[in-house]
Amino acid sequence: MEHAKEYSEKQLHIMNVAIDLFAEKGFTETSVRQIAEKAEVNLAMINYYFGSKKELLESIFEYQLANKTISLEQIMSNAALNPVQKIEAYLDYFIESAFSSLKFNKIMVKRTTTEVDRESKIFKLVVESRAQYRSIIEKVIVQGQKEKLFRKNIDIVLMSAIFVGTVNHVLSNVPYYSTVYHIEQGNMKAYKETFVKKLNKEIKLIIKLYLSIDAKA
Amino acid sequence: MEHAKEYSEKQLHIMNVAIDLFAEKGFTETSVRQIAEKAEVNLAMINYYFGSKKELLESIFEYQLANKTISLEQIMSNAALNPVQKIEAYLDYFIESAFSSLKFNKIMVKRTTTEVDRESKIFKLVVESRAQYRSIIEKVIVQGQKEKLFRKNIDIVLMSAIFVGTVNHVLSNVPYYSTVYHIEQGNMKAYKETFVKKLNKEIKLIIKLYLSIDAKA
Amino acid sequence: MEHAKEYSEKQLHIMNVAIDLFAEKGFTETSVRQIAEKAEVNLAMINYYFGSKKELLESIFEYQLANKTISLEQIMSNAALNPVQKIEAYLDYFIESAFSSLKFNKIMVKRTTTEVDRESKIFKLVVESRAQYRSIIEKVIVQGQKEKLFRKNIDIVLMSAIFVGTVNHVLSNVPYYSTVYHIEQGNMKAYKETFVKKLNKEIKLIIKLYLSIDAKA
Amino acid sequence: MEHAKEYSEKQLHIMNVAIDLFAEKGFTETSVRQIAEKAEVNLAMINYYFGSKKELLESIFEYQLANKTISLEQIMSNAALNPVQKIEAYLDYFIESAFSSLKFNKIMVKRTTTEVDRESKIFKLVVESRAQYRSIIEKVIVQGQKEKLFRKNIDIVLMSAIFVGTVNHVLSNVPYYSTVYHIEQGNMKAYKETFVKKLNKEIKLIIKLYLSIDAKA
DNA sequence: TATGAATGAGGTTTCATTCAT
DNA sequence: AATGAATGAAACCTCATTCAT
Repeated sequence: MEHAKEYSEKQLHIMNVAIDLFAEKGFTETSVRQIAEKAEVNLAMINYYFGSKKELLESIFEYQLANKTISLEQIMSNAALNPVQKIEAYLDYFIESAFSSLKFNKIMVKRTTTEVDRESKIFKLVVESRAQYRSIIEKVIVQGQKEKLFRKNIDIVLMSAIFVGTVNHVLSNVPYYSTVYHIEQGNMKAYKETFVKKLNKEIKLIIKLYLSIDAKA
Repeated sequence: MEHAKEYSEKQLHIMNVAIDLFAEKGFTETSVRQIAEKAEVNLAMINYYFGSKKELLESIFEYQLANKTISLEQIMSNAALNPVQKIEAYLDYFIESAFSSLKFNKIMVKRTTTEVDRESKIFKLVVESRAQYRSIIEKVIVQGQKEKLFRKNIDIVLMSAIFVGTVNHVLSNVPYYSTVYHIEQGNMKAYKETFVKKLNKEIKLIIKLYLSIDAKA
Repeated sequence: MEHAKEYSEKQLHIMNVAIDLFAEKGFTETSVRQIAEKAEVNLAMINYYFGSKKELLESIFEYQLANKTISLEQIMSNAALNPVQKIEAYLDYFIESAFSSLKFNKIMVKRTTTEVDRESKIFKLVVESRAQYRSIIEKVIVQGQKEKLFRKNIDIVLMSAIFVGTVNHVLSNVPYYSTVYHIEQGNMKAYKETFVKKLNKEIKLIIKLYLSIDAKA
Repeated sequence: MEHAKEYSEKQLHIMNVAIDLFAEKGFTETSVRQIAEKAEVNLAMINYYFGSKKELLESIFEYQLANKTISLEQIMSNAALNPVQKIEAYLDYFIESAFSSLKFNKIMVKRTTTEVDRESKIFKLVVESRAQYRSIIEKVIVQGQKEKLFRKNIDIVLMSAIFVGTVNHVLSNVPYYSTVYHIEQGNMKAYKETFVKKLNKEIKLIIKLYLSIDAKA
């Protein structure tokens, strides 16, 4: 793995401002000028630091995706947990992590929908990141299968698609679900307390049902 | 409901070309000139027909979302089907319909992620469309609960989020899942045969497990 | 040969304004905005017409070089002239033609000095144009050799280099030679009357000496 | 004459790198950043050393043109040579000198074509340099005329224009003449051996013919 | 209905130069 | 002497839209 790039306070500030704007308005719809103004930074500095608007986005992906899996791996290596508990911990981590970087998550959803070029840096970063996630859960499932807790013939990609798709959907459509659930617009705390909490519970339930021995019966 | 607008052959042609381009490159990334060129239509005519680029997009949503639920409602009113079968028919329809209008679906995923203004026409159209879908499944579930086939306390919004999120995710990330499954790029038939078919089966399984009496046990 | 492109009055006007500016300040040093302002044309029109600044330059070359050789060929086909007179007519034409399109000529000198990419459109256009000129004079020289008026072993490329180099040099360094000859700055008529006229006479003399039988003696 | 400025190794290095780039791409097309990078020097140092990009160019001219005529003067003062031999030595020197500083020569051709302001430092430097060259050859020609080797009424400026124009043309259009003569791109040795050598011979021949008594006959 | 021309705003990027250390 | 950061201006180009016919 490459050595993680180091960023100055100012650079990180620019990246965070960019995340906000990209999440809110979209990549193309956000101008570099807007980022500069909101970050209170000279326009030319952004190109000076990142090279181009596109490279700024790539830096954001690189930075956000780096080391995401490391702390997860630590959680999973906790010997005290049995496979079922590990699955629960995994889902807790996944949802919490997506929620805490909500805006970047939204950008990622948009981008993976647009990024069609398999050779693009972003496509590769996302593929790699997801592969890391998959390999972690795979180990747990194999262990659970050995212990006869989980059934055979589990398609991990598809199973991942279910919770990745669901969680991303819910976190990318806050205005929509706020409307449906009559949650005050922009009140993320309430959103989390009511909807995300419920989501967490139900997704766990579903995944456990899905893995359980009798699923096919 | 408003009376559905009538469109000429030419207008429909423009809309279809626009769907292709919007799906492939995104709304902002597609220029009106590109649409005009690909549709072999004079540039100025597009504004003449639709008023503006944004209104063209709105027309597309209006047209694509209109009458979607009607045929579904017919399926569901089939008295010969029991609630479980109805749920299966519903999911079949949902997946098939999303797959057959794959490109519009992709646009919709992108847009609902971007469209933040609750007063925007597109936001309202999507909210309304989803509400119709929900009301249809709600009836089935209530019926299933009466017949003690389904458990109590089912959150339909969340349940919908699960399959809407999953299906949209899978259909909006064709390049990604093609890569993961080693499906030839652009071979949609193979994609459907291998991945979407499996998805259909598993989603049904999951939803049925989720609705079943013992889910909470 | 390709069919010559047709240009509207307005397009020709833009091209002429561009020639003036490119000759005076250079290609890179001239901004499209300056051209637009001097031509009293909307900035975007220039890209609308020509595609880009570079393509504008290419159009200028294409237009200026087209049909240049045709009228020369007519002069040379005049049966009444003997080879020596044809050489003189050739040189008259060459100098007069370079002088009458003085500014374009200057651009061409600059560009051929810069244009290093053998695959560039402009490089190819100039190579082709010069080849046409050469083929015309070659015929005359061969004829003169048959008639024992000119010596054998004449390198046409090098001979061309002599008058092309000299004429271009003189016409591209008007300020310099005006200074040396104390000709009023910008008085092109005087420049032509005194310096170019003399150049014409001497170049003819030199070329004739160079071609003559005794040259090597 | 001003006392020649002294330059450090580092400054000379920068100037040489700048010559390469200016010759290859042009003055405006070369950025100070590129010079800094290629010279492996801090960007700000270039302004620190030379004041500005333009002054860097002026320094190059100053340095390159200084003392050029001195060694020529020494050659010409060789009492053993007769006027005809001196003309030959002059031309040898001129061509050799232009060839050995090929890149600066190319810059000079470009610049004298662009530099229109008679008050500019570069314009003045070039005028002065050329005047020195002229004064040297003038003496030889006057001597030759006294010895009845050369004809009367020789326009030295025009005669200079012929070989300056020709030599500069040939040396500034290497890609073009390489193409015409099928010389491998960038093979300067071959270029010199075949084309420049021939040019040397023919130019001498021409100038001698031009100066000879019978020229007007 | 249809079209080629036209417009003004705004996009990203690059540049030469200077500042602060 | 040397440097990395910073700056403001200006470059080219593209866009959605409208005008005139």
